[in-house]
Amino acid sequence: MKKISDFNGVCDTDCPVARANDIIGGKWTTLIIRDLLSGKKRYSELARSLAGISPRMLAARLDMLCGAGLVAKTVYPTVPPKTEYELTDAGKRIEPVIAAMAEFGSKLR
Amino acid sequence: MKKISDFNGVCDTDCPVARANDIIGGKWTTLIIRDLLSGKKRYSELARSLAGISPRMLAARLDMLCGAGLVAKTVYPTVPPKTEYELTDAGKRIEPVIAAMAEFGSKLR
DNA sequence: CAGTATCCCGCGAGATACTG
DNA sequence: CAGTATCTCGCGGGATACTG
Repeated sequence: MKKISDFNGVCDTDCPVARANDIIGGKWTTLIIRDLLSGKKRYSELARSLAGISPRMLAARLDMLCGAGLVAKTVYPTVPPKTEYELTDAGKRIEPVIAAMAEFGSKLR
Repeated sequence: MKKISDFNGVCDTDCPVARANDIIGGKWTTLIIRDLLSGKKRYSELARSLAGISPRMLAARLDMLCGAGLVAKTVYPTVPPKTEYELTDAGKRIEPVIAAMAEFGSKLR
């Protein structure tokens, strides 16, 4: 088990915590990941679950996550169209982060 | 052990993940917490470790964390002045989040 | 259904100078 | 040393309308 102090100190260029924050730091990213943790989801399912997100934002974050290799997108060229998003193996490594955040957040007054 | 799926679903009003994100979602917050995890720190120590942060930002984030009850501030009315910041018990509950982020971030290409 | 296309706005954040 | 005081700005993000 890695000690937290292993990650302490100056980290201007490449701190693991900073890099993680660059990915999941956005307003919606963690919520999208949370939704995808329970399995493959369609665009409209995510839009419904993430009440309040604009289509533009949802598309942008999903695009970023795909680009980072954390989410995979499958497009079915049917009419009407259907796309599905799911976490890649790399993306599933975010689960402990979300779980820890949920645990912390639930204890917040 | 809580299952991650317990945190899934619509969460417009009060999702634990969203609440945690509101706290640690900022650009510098996680890095400040990371530094404080190894113990009490002075303002200037933090400023040095967090290379690039402006005094205004550092003060603002520390103030927010104090307001949230996650960080405690001690001022020694000496000349020159000396202040120390440390995590409260509530603040220490963020450690698992930072640890998970570090773990995830270190595996990111 | 699954997005784009536009337009717009506020706030997070940076830079610099100054002070108790 | 430990901060404020100003000024500035980019971009994350929101709203709405439209389309393959």
